[in-house]
Amino acid sequence: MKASGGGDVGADQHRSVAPGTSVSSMGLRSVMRVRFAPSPTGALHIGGARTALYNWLLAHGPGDGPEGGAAAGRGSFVLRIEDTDRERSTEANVAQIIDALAWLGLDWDEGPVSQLANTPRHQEVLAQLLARGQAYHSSAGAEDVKAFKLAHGAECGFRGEPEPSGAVRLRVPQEGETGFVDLVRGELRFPNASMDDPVIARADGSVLYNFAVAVDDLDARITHVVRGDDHISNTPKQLLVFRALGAEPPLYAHLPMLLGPDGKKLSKRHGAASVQELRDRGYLPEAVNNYIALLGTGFDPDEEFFTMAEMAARFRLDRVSRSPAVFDERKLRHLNGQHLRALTLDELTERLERFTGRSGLREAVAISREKIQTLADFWPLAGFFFDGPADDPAAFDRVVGAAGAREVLLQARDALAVLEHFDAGSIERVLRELVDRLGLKPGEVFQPLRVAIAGTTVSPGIFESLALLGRERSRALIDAALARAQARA
RNA sequence: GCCCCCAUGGUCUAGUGGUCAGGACGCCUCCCUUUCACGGAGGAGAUCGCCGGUUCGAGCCCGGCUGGGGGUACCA
Repeated sequence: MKASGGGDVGADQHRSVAPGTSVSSMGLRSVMRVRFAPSPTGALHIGGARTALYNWLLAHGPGDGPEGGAAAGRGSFVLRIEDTDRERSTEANVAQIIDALAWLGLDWDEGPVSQLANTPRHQEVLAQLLARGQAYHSSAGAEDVKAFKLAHGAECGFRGEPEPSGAVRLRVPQEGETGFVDLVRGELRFPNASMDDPVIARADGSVLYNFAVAVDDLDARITHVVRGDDHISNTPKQLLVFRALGAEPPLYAHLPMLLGPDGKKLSKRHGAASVQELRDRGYLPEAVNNYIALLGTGFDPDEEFFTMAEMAARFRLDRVSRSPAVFDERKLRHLNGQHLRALTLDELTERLERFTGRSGLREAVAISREKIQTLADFWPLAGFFFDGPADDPAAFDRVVGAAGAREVLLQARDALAVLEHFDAGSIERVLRELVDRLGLKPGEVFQPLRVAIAGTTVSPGIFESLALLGRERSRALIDAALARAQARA
């Protein structure tokens, strides 16, 4: 493998920016250490799942060093729960997120670590910044900041005066700008003068997100921070923390948002927004991963079906789209069908049995797999093999009640009765002979039979279905349909 | 208000100065055919957000505008 994107990225890092600018300029690293750091304030939705996936792909990919992963070894994926928001974080949400990641197969190498558990270290670093005068206590609240802006201009960042107590604010330099080279967007700069001194700890001493993240990423020796673009404006604040500590910051990459079909930010009110919902709707984790990976980057000009290994081998941050993408469940369905059919019969059967809670599905799966796109499509199509014909009176009256249909069923029953071997091939032969003998169109014979055994107009192939039901059940079902037709006539 | 990000068919994308802007989903037609699918062959659908500029030549480079979006919390 030859040197790829990683080398270019490294070069970009050293592109000169304006004087007085603090730019993250970490050199090449051979082993990537990435992290996924969700806050447990809700279910893991597909936007978060994609962020986790991209991080996972990076850790399992060829690496960003000149020699790629072969020389550097695989990267590490750290799972950190950002639970510093004590009001909204819940254990149930943590469990839900872990469950979703596990289902997707996005396994982590370290963690889950609780950000809250790192409190002693946060306090230590906070005290250090305070002692050095890089941070200061301030009782200024939102109103004070507003008043400050009114007096100094809206584009002027808030600067407070040190006080004996109160919340802790980080001192932002008045000069220069804080910038970095975003791995997906390129160079981003923020004028220091317009940035408020951010609050990094509450008056009670508990630390806030932007401070805790920087400390944790530093301690965990994270090399690449890949997260949603709603964090872009947080990045300079975190960079300033690294700078105050005299530490080298990681590289950053911000992913575009995922939107609902209405073009609005994805939320609970959009049908299948959470990973669990997708699972319940019968989607396969490999299809979900494949689909959400595609929402944001292309792996190949004319191929879209990929396994996790293929995606990991090809994924590149500098190929990630900069614009938000709309989640389209129809395309997920299509891809799911592809992945479904790529599974071995045994594997598909196992998943279907887990999904439906039923067993002994193998033969039915074998004759249904071409006709379904999700696991949820199976039972409506093949449930009649196990629970008897579906209840669809309209279809029954229309097809079995049609002129001549009863005669056809009678003839078919008798033809089937004398078959030596009740297998699909034999059944097809004898039924096609019947079609010829009666001078009918194939559908005029097959549809009444289908409705007789399945109860509805949709089922797997009629010959295979009859064969699977077996001679006795097929005959009983046809007789029952005949009797029912008689009763309704 | 202020700081910042984004912009290729309905949707996801390819395209990185020079073939009729390529592929996929969806849609339509046809083939296969026993329903539904799968598979195969076609088709409709894009003034590459707008206006300027650079250039012999711009979807690709630059500027402005418009329209979306994010942040602006003692949330994450």
